[in-house]
Amino acid sequence: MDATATGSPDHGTGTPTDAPGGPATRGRPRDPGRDAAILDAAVDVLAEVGYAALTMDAVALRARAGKATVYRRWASKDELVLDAVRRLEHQQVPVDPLPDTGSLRGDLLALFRPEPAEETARRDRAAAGLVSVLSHRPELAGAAHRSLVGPWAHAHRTVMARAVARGEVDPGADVGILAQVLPTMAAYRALVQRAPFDEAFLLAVVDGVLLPALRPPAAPPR
Amino acid sequence: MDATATGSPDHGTGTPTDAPGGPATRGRPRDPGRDAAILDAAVDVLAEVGYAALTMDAVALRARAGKATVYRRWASKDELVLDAVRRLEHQQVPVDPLPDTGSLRGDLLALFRPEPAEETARRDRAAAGLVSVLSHRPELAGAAHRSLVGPWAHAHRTVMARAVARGEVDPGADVGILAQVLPTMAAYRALVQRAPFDEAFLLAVVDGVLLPALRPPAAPPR
Amino acid sequence: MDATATGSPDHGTGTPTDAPGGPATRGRPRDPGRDAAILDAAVDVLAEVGYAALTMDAVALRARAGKATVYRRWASKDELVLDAVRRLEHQQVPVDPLPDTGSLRGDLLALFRPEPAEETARRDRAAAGLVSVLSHRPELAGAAHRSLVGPWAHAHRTVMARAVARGEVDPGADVGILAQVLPTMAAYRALVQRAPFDEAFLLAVVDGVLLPALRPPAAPPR
Amino acid sequence: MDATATGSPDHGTGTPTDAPGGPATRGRPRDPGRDAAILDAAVDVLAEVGYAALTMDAVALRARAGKATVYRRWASKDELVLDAVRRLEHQQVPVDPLPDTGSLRGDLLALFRPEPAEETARRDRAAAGLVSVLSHRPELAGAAHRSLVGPWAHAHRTVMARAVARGEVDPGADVGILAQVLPTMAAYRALVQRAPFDEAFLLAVVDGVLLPALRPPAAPPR
DNA sequence: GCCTAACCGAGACGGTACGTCCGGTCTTTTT
DNA sequence: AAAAAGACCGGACGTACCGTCTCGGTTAGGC
Repeated sequence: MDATATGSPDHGTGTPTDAPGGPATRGRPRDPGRDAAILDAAVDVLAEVGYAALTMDAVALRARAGKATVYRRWASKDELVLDAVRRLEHQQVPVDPLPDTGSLRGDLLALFRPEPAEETARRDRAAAGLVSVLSHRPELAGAAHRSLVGPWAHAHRTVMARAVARGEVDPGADVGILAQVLPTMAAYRALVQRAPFDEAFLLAVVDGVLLPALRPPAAPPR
Repeated sequence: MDATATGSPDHGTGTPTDAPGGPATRGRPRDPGRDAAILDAAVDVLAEVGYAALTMDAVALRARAGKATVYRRWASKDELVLDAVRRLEHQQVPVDPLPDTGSLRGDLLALFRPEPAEETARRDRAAAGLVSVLSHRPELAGAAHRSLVGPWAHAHRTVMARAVARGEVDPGADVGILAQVLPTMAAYRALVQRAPFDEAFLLAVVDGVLLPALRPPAAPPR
Repeated sequence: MDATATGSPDHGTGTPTDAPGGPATRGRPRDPGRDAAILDAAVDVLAEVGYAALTMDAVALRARAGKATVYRRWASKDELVLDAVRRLEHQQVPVDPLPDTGSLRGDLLALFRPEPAEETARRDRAAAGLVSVLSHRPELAGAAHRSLVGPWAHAHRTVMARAVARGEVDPGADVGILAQVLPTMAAYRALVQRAPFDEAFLLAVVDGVLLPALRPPAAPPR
Repeated sequence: MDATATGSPDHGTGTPTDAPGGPATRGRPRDPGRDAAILDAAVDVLAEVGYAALTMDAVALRARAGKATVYRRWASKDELVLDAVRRLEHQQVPVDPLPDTGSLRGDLLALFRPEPAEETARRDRAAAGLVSVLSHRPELAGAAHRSLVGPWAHAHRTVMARAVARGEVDPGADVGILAQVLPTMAAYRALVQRAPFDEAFLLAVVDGVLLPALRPPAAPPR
C-alpha cells in the first residue's frame, strides 16, 4: 500500500498468483538497472528545467529508455517526480550516525551539515518539483511530509530525549512538538519561501526557540 | 518591473498625461470591469477544480470573455492564477483589530479565529493553486511568503512585544524568530502537509513551544 | 439589389427617412475619399499576400482607416475583396471604344490588348482572391461571372453581329454561345488554371474554334 | 518534392531497405488505415459544410483521430482538403469505356452521362473546396486543372480523331483546341459560375460551336 | 537447445490545453 | 454623425505533452 501510495517503482515480483508454490516468474525479468537510470535522468531533468518543463519524453530520452519502460514502473509523471525528489532528499539526511557531542546545543548544530552550493541548487529545483506534485496530488502530501521532515524530526526527538535523560533539559518539555519545529520551519523555507537554510537561521531557531523552551524550569537556589 | 514580476494586469499604456503634446489615450480604453470579472472567474474555477484542471477556456467562458481579453491582461495561466490567489489571500486580513485579552496566552489563542468551513475549503483549494504557481515561477516565492505569513508574523510580534512591556515574559527573548514559529508551521501545514490547522495543534505549539520559550527566567519556586 | 448582392459600397445617401421633403442629411457626411483609399489598400494587400493572408486589419492599417470605417461600407471581407477584384478587372476591359477593323478576325484580335507584365501579376493574385470569395459565398458567383465575362461576351456578341450584318459569316450561327467561348476559356485560364492568357492561346481559339464555326456554309459555286 | 507539392500524406522515412546497414524502420509504424479514415472524414465534412466551415477538429473527431495524427500526415488544412478533393475527383473516371455511337454528335452527347443527383451535390461541394484550395495555394493550380479537365479533354480528342478518320469532319480542324472547349467551359460553369451543367448548355456548345467548327469545308448545296 | 512470455527502444496514437490570430462588433475621443 | 483607434467575443489554428498501444527485436526462464 505504501509503495503504491508513494509512487515507488512497482517491482513486479508480486504477480497475481503470489501464493506459495507458484511464483512462476515467466518471461524476461525487469532490468533493475533501468530503475536507477530513469530516476537519475528524472533528477537531472528536474534540476535543469524544473517541474513545469519536465516532460516524460525528455526523461525517457535522457535515460535512453522507451516511454513504456518508464510507465511500467511509475504510473504517472507525478509519481516519478515524487520518487526523484525523494532520492535527492534521502541521500543527505545525515542522521544515520547520530551525532553525540555531549550537549544538546552541540547535537542540534551538528545535525546541520552544510552542503556544497551545487547541491543546494539541485535541491532547490527538486523542491519546486515536489511542491508541484503535491498541488496535483494532495493525497501524496502525507507521504511526502513523512519522508521529508520525518527523519529529521525523529533525529531531533532522539537528541532531545538524550538531553532529557542527561538531566540537561526540562523533563516536562513537550518533545513531540519541539522536535518538529526546526524541521518544519526548514522545510517551509526550502519548499515555499525559497530562502537559503543558512547557519544564521539555524542559530536563531536553536538559541531563540528550542533551547529557551527546553531549559530547566529555574534552578531551586534563587 | 512590478507588474511583470507579480503578474498583475498590465493596464494600458501610461497615464492620460503621458508627455507634453503626447497622443493621449486613443482608441477604446480597457474595460476595468473585465479585470474583476476574469479574476473572479479564475478564483471560482480554481476553487472548484483546482490548479491542475483549471483551463483558460473555462475561465474565459465563465467570465463571458474572449481568450484574447484574458491574454491581453495576463501573459499566461500562471500569472492569472497567481493574481487570483493573491486576491483570495488579500481579502482576508487576519487580524484587523488586534485582540487584547490581558495575557499572552489569551492573545495568541484569540489570534486564531475559526472561520466558516466553507471559507476554509475555499482557502485550501487556493493554497493548492498558490503552491503550484510557486513551482512554476520560483521567483515569486518571496512575495507569496510575505503575503501569506507576513501579516500573521507581524501580529504575533506585536502581541509578544506587549507581553514583554507588561513584564509578563522574558525581556531577552528573541521575539523576531519566535513570532515566526506559529505562522510558519501553520503555513507549512496548509500548503505542504495538507493537515487541518486545528485547535490541538495550536495548543501544542503555544503551550509546548512559545510560552516555554518566553517564560521569565526566574520563575518563583513552584 | 445589385449593390447589395455584389458588395459594392453602400453609399449612405439613403437614410431611413428618404421620403420626399425630408432628405435631412444630418451629421457628418461620409468622406467619399475613404472608399477609394480602402479599395486601393485592399487591392494592394490582395496583390501582395493573396486572399488567404489578407486581413481586414491590414487593409484598414494601410488605408489609415479604422475597421469600423471599412465595415460601414462593406459588410464582410468577401464583399470587400469582391469589389477590389472588380476594380482590378474593370479598369482594363478595352471594349469602351469597340474596335472596328473591318474584318471579324481583326476585331476579335484587337479586343485583346497585351498588358504590362506587372499588371498581369497583380491580376493573378486578384484572381486567386476572387476564386476564394466564390468558394465562401456561392451566391456571389453569378454577379462575379456577369461582371467578369459579361462585358467581354457582350463585346464579342457585338463584333459577331456586325460580321453577320456584313454578310461575312454564317447568318445562322449561334452567336449567343459563340460569344461566350473565348471570354469563358480566358476566365478559366486566369482563375483556375493560372496559365498565361497569351497570344498563342488567343490565336488558337480564334482560328481553330470561332472562325471555323462562323464561316459561311460553303459557297454555292463549287 | 512531389509529396510536398501535392500534399499527399508523408509516409514514413524511406523504404525498408534504406541503406546497407541502415537502421531500418524503428518504432511503431504508421497505421495506413488512419490515412483513409481521415481522408474519408475530410471528404464527408467538406461535402456537408463546405471548405470555409471545415474544421480540423471536426475532421479529427469524425475520424476518431487525434489532431496530432492528422498533422503528422498533412501539414495544414489546405493540404488535407486538397487531398480530399483529389480523392473525390479521382474516383470518378468519366469515360472508361469510350462511347462509340457511329456519329461525332452521338459520341459527344454520350460522353455526358447524367449522374445521380446525390453524387452531383457531393461533387459540387467538393468543387467549392477545390477552388478554395487553389486560392490558398496557386502553385497547385496546374495539377488540379490536369486532374479535372485533362481526362475529359483527352476523351474529346479521341472521339474527334475518330470522326476525322471516318471522314466525317474537316481533317484540317484544330482538334487540339476544340477538344478543350467543352471541358473547359463545363469546368468554368461548375467551379466559378456555379450554374448547372445541364443538357441545354451541352447541346448549345455541341451544336453551336463544336459541330459547326468541325463540319467539312465543302458541304453539298443545301 | 528450443519455446515462450515478458521485457526493451522507438514512436504512433487519442485526447486535451495552450497561446496566437482573425472576423465582425462595440466603445472611446476627436473632428 | 463620421472618423481613427483599439478593446471586445467567439472560435479555429497548429503545437506540445500525457498516458496508452503497437511495432521489431532481445533476453531470460521452463521444457
